[in-house]
Amino acid sequence: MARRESAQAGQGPERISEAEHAVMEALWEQSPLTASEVGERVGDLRGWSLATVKTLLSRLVAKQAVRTEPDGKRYLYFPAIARADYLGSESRRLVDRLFGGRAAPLFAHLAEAEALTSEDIAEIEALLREMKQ
Amino acid sequence: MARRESAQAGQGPERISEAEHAVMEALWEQSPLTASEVGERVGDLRGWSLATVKTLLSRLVAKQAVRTEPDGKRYLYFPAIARADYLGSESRRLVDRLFGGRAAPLFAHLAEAEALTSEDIAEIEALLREMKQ
DNA sequence: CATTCATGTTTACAAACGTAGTCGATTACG
DNA sequence: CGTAATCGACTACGTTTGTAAACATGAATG
Repeated sequence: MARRESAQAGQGPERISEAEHAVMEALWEQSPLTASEVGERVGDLRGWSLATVKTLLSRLVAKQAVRTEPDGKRYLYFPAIARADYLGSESRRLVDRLFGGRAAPLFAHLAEAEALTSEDIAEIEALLREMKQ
Repeated sequence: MARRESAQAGQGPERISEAEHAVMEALWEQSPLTASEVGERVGDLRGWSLATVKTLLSRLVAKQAVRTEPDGKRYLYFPAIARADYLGSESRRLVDRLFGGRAAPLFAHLAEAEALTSEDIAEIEALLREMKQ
């Protein structure tokens, strides 16, 4: 089925779907967690059954985005990729796909859509000042 | 299956997939185009058959992202949504999903990942100056 | 020890997606 | 006019995703 990791090198960062991402967020916030703990956190607020959460966890393990450690008869789940890396690559994807890889047009859009709060602006100014040195 | 558009209101902006987006880009760059013209532009550079492009166009029409006008025995295809709107909503989605709706952390990530060129920075500064007034 | 509970694994299934072939109608060309 | 090229519509098919049930197994509990 056209695996991309079948060949040599391998662990290409297998895309994480939106539902899977919600599970990742739970694990990034705290880890390790058991499946039912993830269920409590994510399932409840998204209206998912425990079964669904278990499926998502398995898929994340298969994608090597989550790692497990046995703990008696069950597993403890850990994130296997860093949140920062994930955010970085997803942001980059968007910027590449929609803005030709340039961040400025993205900002222009956010600004125009009034998606920038005044705190955002202040923070960005601060960042810019920092970068200047 | 929890369709979100099943209920009353309806024409929620039906997500555009990545492949479909490539077709939209062609139409945004120039329109109207015939199916084969889209094929020439998009298909060639993505390695798609004309059949594939035709499928994508139909799906976009179904999603009301593309509009047609008959021209003899064929159709002329027009974008039915503005590129700016699309960019805006996609950017917003990302910012909401990954950064809690705040643009500053996104900026910080791009900055950290060195995804910002010096022109980007200059442009962003200019934007900020503009917004201040 | 028998039964229930918790847990991971397997299987399911519809919708969306990527990718494309086929078919019927129409047009254009020789 | 007959035939080839064109075009949209319909059909197809494997994969990924969202969502979950069924099952097997081992642990806990009465």
